[in-house]
Amino acid sequence: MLRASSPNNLTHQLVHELGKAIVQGQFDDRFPSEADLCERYQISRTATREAVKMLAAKGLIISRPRTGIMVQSREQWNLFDPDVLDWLLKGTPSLEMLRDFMQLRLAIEPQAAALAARNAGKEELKQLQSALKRMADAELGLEDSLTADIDFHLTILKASGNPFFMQLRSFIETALRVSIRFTNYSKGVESASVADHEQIYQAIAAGDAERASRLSLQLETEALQLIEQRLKSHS
Amino acid sequence: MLRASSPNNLTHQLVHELGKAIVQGQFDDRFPSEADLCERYQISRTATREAVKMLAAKGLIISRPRTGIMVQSREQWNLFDPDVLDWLLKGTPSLEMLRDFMQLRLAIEPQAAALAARNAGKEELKQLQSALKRMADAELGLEDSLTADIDFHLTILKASGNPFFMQLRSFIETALRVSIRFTNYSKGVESASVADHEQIYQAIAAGDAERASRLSLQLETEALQLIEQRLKSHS
DNA sequence: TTATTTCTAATTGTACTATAAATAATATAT
DNA sequence: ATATATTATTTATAGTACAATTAGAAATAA
Repeated sequence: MLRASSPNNLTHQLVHELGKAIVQGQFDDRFPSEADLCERYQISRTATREAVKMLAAKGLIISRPRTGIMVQSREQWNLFDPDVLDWLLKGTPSLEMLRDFMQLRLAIEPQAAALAARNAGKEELKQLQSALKRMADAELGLEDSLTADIDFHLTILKASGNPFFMQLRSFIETALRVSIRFTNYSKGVESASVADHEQIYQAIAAGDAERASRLSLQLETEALQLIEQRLKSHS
Repeated sequence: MLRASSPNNLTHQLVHELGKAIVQGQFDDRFPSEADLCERYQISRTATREAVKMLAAKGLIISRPRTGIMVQSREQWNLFDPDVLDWLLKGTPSLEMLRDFMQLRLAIEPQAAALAARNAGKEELKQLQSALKRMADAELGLEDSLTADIDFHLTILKASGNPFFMQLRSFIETALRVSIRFTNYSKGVESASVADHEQIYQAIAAGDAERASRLSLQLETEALQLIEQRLKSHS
């Protein structure tokens, strides 16, 4: 039973409630009707229908007269929708999913770094420096390591100057947040990582697209290989 | 004034109407209120609100009590939503946008090809062959060249076995559809293209990830360079 | 004046009712 | 069996009423 609280109104609450349940596979493929949802959550049909429409807009469900509401096949889900990603993350992401995340990062980030080397402005270079500093500080326990790491990668996307790359920031952020559940950011790994990130920054600042791309590829490849090794040993 | 027609009901019609208008920048940043929309389109508040919720779910607008409805900044738009891409395409896509599309394809497709070389099943290899054949037939005017081309690229995404890559199919499809407005698929270009695609298929079928990736990268790089040349000469 | 608080009005949020439209499933007729 | 009509279920649309939120105006206090 839901209660209103702005700006998370009833509709939004229901969207999140149902969205999470859907991506976690709590409905095999059948779905309650509007009437059932009203009953179950004790809210009006108005609010219910609006939530249903929002989930339909994200590709999670489809509703038709007489047929009712159905969960769409996974291929229809807008996986790059920040909410959908968030719901996927809130489940217990598998190592397989982390690999899938990493494979896409491996495609995106080297190219983004190359573009950043060509397009980054002074402001973005400053932001990259700031993120690096915070990563270094994190080793001393003064800062949040994950947040700084995320900022570094997101700033590269931003610096690419390409709106489609920028749009992937929530994807990259989610991928990094998933990562931390599997890697434990040990001191040694972190310092190596800061040095690696520093090098990428240098390449971008120097406008060396090829080098920025290569270093980024290297960083991501290592992370991916670690995951694939673990996947192998687990199977 | 809108009239109902299933399955494109009033709500969906209004979503498309407004969505298109928004991405084309027809509202500087202010937006009509619910009441205004009801008035303008002569439909009930129920249908109007549902449309507003769907557009909000796609990140295009945000609505708050008293403030009303505002167009979100471009960064908030879910650019990988098939509808949003479609609306962007229905406007007059600029050469700059095509470049942005191509830059992302350049990141995605070589990696997808590499994964496909490792993961493609018999079914997908067959589909790739079929698409190739249709591309060849298209040279004789027997088939639609664009559709076959699109199918080839989408099948590679599918064969990658990675749901995030698969999810990008509407993006790739849109990018290819935009391309055709700028390249005129001359006979000579087409045959070269079929041969290039054939080579990529061979690499994937042979399980040679490195080669598939390299060939794909080459194909896309050439296309991108063509666009960047034209951008330069136009400026 | 300037800052703080209170009030007001505009806009979305929620609930409820009533009816229309779409359509899957069933029954009927040929 | 095959086509056709009926029925019942579910969403779609409209309309009304009122609640909740909140930006901006007005009043008040310092």
